[in-house]
Amino acid sequence: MPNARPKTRESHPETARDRLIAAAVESFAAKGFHGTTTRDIASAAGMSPAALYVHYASKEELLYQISRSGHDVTLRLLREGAASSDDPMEQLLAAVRGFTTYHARGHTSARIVNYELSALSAEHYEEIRAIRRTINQQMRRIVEAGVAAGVFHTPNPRMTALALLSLGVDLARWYRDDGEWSDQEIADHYCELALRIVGARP
Amino acid sequence: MPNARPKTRESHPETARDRLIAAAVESFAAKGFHGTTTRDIASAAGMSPAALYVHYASKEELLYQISRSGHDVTLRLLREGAASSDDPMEQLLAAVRGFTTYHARGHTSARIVNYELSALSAEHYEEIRAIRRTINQQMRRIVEAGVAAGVFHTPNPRMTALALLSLGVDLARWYRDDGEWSDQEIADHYCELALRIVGARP
DNA sequence: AAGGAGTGACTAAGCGCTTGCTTATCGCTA
DNA sequence: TAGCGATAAGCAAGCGCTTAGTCACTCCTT
Repeated sequence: MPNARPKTRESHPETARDRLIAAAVESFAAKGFHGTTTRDIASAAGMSPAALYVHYASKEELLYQISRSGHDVTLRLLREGAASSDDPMEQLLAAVRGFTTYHARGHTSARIVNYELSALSAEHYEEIRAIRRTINQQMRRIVEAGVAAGVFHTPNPRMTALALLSLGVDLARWYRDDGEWSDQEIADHYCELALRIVGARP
Repeated sequence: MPNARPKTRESHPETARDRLIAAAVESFAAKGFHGTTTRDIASAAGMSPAALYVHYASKEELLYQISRSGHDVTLRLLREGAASSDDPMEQLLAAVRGFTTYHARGHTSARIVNYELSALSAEHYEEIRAIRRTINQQMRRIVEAGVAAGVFHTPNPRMTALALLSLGVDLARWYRDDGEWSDQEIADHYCELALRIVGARP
């Protein structure tokens, strides 16, 4: 069984669920959750309006799935960065590179992840907020570890960590696929900026 | 005539137009343009739904007025920063302090200014985009002037200017009025970060 | 034969905005 | 200064339309 699938089998290389998610990501990013109709999503996925409800219970569930998996990826990137080395500077560089690259390359879904929180249901919103707190914590720990080790120099590690996250998050807002820099170039530059921000070279 | 008024006289200290703008700012910031109904706005301003149209032609016009004046203020702050001194470092500090303070203290309207562009009409969107380009230019000029004068050190002034703007813009996203830092403290810290980012102390 | 994927027609609710009207306030005339 | 016409602000009601979501049904694969 070289290609085991979870429970049901589907013949298409891209499942209907995936196509709906992809269509929702594009629409939500371009026009916002409330600016997007279920017909926008369904027709972009090549289906009738009713087909959406075969696969998802509501428009909000689509948003939740997108938001949830985006946040999971983001947290994983930071954790992998922190676990990549014992040296805080290496940890910071790995975390910033992962975070930055994700927000540039995946700017479409990253916009939803960061700007559509208020459209989530109350329960989902709380769940996502908890992940976001963990994300902030993770970045803060890296900065604090560097300060404790004497390799970083900043008077306010907590605010500095937020500033580092801000750089990445806002990238999703202004990054364009046809822009003048690749996500690689941006990540390189942002790694340099991160070192300056934490005062790695006093 | 100790209190001359433009054309018509109104008895209220805060005009109906102003109350509608204030209500729209709150609603748009909290739920987005498309998530806000004209009834939300009108009732928050203490009026019937129809009264909105006595003062504004459409819901979009409210958004445009908010966006336009927010962008005008932002550009003015950067220009005042650039004009405040001949020393690029002083210019940078004044610009960053103004920009940061505005995005913290005025985070509610700043959210609309930065995140609701796609809800504008095509004509208004183009008009606003032009202002945004000028804003980017202004910050870039300050950084380039510093590099030319040999007091800043960065391999990519254009991207560095965008990063400086990103810090301020994203502040509007995460800043809370009841947060642990005042806008004053944040501005101080962000001025220090700005100096590090542009490499003012090599 | 069975069951999931997908559909067209539908509904109830809510949307932006308009209409027809009342009220309050002003400048002007007598 | 009393009364009048003009004008703008405001409201109750509601119009025409769009929305998210439903349902009875038909395909299609196994």
